[in-house]
Amino acid sequence: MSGGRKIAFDKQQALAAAMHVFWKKGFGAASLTDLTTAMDINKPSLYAAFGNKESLFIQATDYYVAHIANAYCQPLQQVGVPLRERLSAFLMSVLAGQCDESTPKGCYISLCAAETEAEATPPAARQKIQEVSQLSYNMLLTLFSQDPEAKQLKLDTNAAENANFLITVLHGSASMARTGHKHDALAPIVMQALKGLGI
Amino acid sequence: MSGGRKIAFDKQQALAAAMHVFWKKGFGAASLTDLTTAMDINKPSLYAAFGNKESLFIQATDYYVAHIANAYCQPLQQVGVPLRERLSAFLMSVLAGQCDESTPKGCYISLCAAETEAEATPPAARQKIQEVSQLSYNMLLTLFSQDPEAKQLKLDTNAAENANFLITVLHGSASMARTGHKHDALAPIVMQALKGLGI
DNA sequence: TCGATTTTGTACCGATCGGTATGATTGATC
DNA sequence: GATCAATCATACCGATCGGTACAAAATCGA
Repeated sequence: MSGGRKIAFDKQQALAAAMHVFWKKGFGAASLTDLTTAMDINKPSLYAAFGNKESLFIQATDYYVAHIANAYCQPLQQVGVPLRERLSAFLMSVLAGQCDESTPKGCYISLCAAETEAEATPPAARQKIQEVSQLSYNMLLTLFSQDPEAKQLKLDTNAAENANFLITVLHGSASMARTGHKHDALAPIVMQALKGLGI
Repeated sequence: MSGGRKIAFDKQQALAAAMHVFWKKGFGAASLTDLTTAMDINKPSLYAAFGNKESLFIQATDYYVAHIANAYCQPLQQVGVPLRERLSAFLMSVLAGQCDESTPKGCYISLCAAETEAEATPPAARQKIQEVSQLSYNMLLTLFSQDPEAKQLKLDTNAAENANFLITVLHGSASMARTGHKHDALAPIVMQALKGLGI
């Protein structure tokens, strides 16, 4: 209730900085020194505001979904736009994020999910990544199985397979972007994926 | 020259064990405890036989190329087999390796390459991974640009793009396999990639 | 201005990291 | 069987890991 020293940093800003660190290094390789340096706070402040490293990771992941991944999906929601253009805009939107020079290369989720299998990630963090991974799949699955134009193109008969195919290509482009491949080189490759769908 | 105590372990066998650890954890997350336990030797023996962790990693990576990756490429070399079947067999061969229950899930190279960008990997190890990554690309590039049947199918005009497209899909399937997707679910997805090539 | 309360910076905790010094142990040669 | 060389197991090194105790600093209500 009553007074006390005021917090000297913006929590959302600190969370964004933590997200960038996890995006670049994954969970395990991101040290508290990396995090506190990027967030420009001390360890006690970090623990008071975010709990511990695992809890910070979960909050940073939610921040990523809300501020980064969510924006990728906007092109899919647009009404009155042909399916092919919506999918194409979606793919290019994700690719742009993977290759953006102002953020770490590749995909936050793809990187942290791969790390999960090394058995060094604590369970709650693992579950969060798994849960977030499902989001994009579910969205594409719903699209392929319910969108009228998708039904018309018979994309609903193999909805799960089509969704997983796009997800796979995007994981692939994330891996390529991570290792230095440029946006201009990857764009035609990602577009070839639509040919794989038959559209 | 003259006598001395005989080495009590098989170097190739130990190297195979080390490869499995790096395949599962990557370079940074593989601790010396992980390595010595899997290799069933002590730290001094490891350092006497392989130098240090980085040198061991380079030798384990060479072992992976010689014993695992090389086998993936055999289907491409077969003469008298249609290009589409050679490529299909190659893709399925890689996928089988990514999903093999007796080895870590995913792709050794893809995992370690992603880790490289976190700036925690020492330079020689990074260079080795980069060098090995080139191998599969160069092989596919040569195939698309020089194989008579590829030329006939006009795949040589976009040889680099076609090679990178397959590499991208394989990185994607590696990521999917890593996170638990099964071989039977991924097989049709990888096969869709051939449709992306137009064959 | 005076407590009461909260955040801050520093210094520290046990555990683990990659890597090594040191003897005991082994085996081949003479 | 004595000697010598190489490998073995143990115990240790400084540095860093995630996490915390503690006191100084800062802000409130009174």
